[in-house]
Amino acid sequence: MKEYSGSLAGVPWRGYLCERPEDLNRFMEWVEAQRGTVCFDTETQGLKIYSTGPGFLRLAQFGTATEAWVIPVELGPAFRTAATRALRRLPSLTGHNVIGFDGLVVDEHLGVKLEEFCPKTQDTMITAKLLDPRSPEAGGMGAKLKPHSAYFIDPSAPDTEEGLTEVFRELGYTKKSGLGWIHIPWNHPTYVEYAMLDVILGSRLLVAHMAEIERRGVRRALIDYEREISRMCAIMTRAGMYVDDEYTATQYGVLDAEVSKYLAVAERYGVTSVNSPAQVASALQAMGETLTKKTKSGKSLSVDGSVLRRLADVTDKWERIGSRTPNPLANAVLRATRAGKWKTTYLDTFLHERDPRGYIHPNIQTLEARTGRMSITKPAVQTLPSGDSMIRRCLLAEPGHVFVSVDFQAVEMRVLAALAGVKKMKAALIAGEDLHGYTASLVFGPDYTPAHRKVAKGIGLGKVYGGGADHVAGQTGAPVADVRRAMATYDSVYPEIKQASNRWQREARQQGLVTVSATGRHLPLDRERMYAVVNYQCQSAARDVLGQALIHMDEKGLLPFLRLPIHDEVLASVPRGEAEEVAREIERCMTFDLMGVPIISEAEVGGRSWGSLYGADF
DNA sequence: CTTCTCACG
DNA sequence: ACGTACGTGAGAAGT
Repeated sequence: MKEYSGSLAGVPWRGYLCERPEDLNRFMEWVEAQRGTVCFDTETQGLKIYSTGPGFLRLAQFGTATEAWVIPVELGPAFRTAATRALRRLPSLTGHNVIGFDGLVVDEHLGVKLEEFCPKTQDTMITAKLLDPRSPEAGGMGAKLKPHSAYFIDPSAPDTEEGLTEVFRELGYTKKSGLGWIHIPWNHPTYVEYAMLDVILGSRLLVAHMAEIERRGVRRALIDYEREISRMCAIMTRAGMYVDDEYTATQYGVLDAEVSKYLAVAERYGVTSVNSPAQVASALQAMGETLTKKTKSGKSLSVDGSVLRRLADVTDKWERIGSRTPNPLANAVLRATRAGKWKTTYLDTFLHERDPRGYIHPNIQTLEARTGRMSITKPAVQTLPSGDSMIRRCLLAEPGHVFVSVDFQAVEMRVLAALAGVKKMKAALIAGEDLHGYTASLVFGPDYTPAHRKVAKGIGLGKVYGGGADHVAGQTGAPVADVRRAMATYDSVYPEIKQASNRWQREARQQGLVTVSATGRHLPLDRERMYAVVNYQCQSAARDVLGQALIHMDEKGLLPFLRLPIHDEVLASVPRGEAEEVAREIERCMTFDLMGVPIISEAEVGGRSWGSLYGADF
């Protein structure tokens, strides 16, 4: 046994590194004596839980506010058994991102399943996000352990992540290679000390977060609710999705050929890098085109898709417009960049993220956006192209299964109607009217045209996003003056939207620029964009409508079928013979009343590939 | 690291 | 006083 000690915020701590099997006896005695919440953390060979061999889990750490134990699982079966038994015996656990990462690690590498682990585990990532959901870039604290330790425990607490990176550098490993996490000796003093500090800090952080949540009046029920969401999403990550490698390789070749073909065309016009906006802009000007649109920063001429499509005379669905002679360079740049992006961003990631069984395990961050929305990375399966089935066809349901996708119908508009109490909108939704058609009839009269309906829909979306007439006009193609007039009528028909916006803004100012969502989330606003409160309220409540639906699905035993949450949709892998029945059950879980407004959903049953739901045959 | 672009809801 | 499109992840180029 090697002993460590130190002090945080003036309170001393002691740490114990179990070096020999006999050291584990004292650890197990300590485990048996624990009655309170113990912080758990792991050190691993990186982040690829499913693609690394049995040596992936290196250290398992357990700690209270003043005491830490490090179990080097890699030393052999006795250590492994001790860590496993501790996880099973300890009555209450906590940790930082412990459900989304360490829980998956012990599920896969120690056989302590998420179903057993999660119900007794708190996660300080959740409390951190409930206190401030903003990233550092957005002016928040972020959710990393370091800023939280510094703010809530001890400003001089070491940055263990940064500190280890430094140690790795001294040992000759670059940060990017990740080799430090694999090769640093299990008993390296800094590695061990920081492993201990992480659980001591994590243990103290839970107490500090709970006190702060109480102090600020953040709704406590959100903590347990978010833990359930986090557990369900971890179970979806564990299930993963199968990659059709044969099909993926074929499409890789198709896209490669497309890239080569159009790179050659671009080169004829002097463009050697189609991803260089500066090169593309000057080459287009040399061909006699006039560019007027500026980029967001105003520093350069924009050559984004909308500009290039106009020059190439194609719509966003590649249909000829017929308003001019297509510019061949614009066409080549569009085609080459799209094919290149699809190849590298999607196909490459599918192949690289695959585990030995051929499955990807998308990482679901359950509280990532500042509105509480989820995000998914590695791969970013929320953002696969939807206008073409090519990319989604790479992903398959389980053998013998088909994909079922269930969408909420216009959920953000319904949430707006509910939260803002928009009388006529609510009445129309209760009556089962086509909302945008109904709005068009109010704004343009009973003889409204499809173009009128499109404008009405655009204005509705503009209200949810806080957009103005210029943007709605740009999106719908209607003249700005017409849109302006229609928006004025819209406001008089649905006056409660503006009233709610004013009320939310006033209340947010009283709360220190924080708006409280319908479910009790505290969402900080930016002083110069207070109008965004309407969007924050709608987006955040819509996220919780999905969260509530997920809870319904778990209660009905549907969780094993679920694969992904996608904002207003869930994707499920279901045995072919039960697909229709399960689709209807998921629909029911996604159907309920929100403050007098019906929230409804619609299921689609596809084939084995995800692409089958996007126009492909299988 | 920032800027630009593009994929999604 | 007035009006403001919202939220993400990811890759390539260039500083």
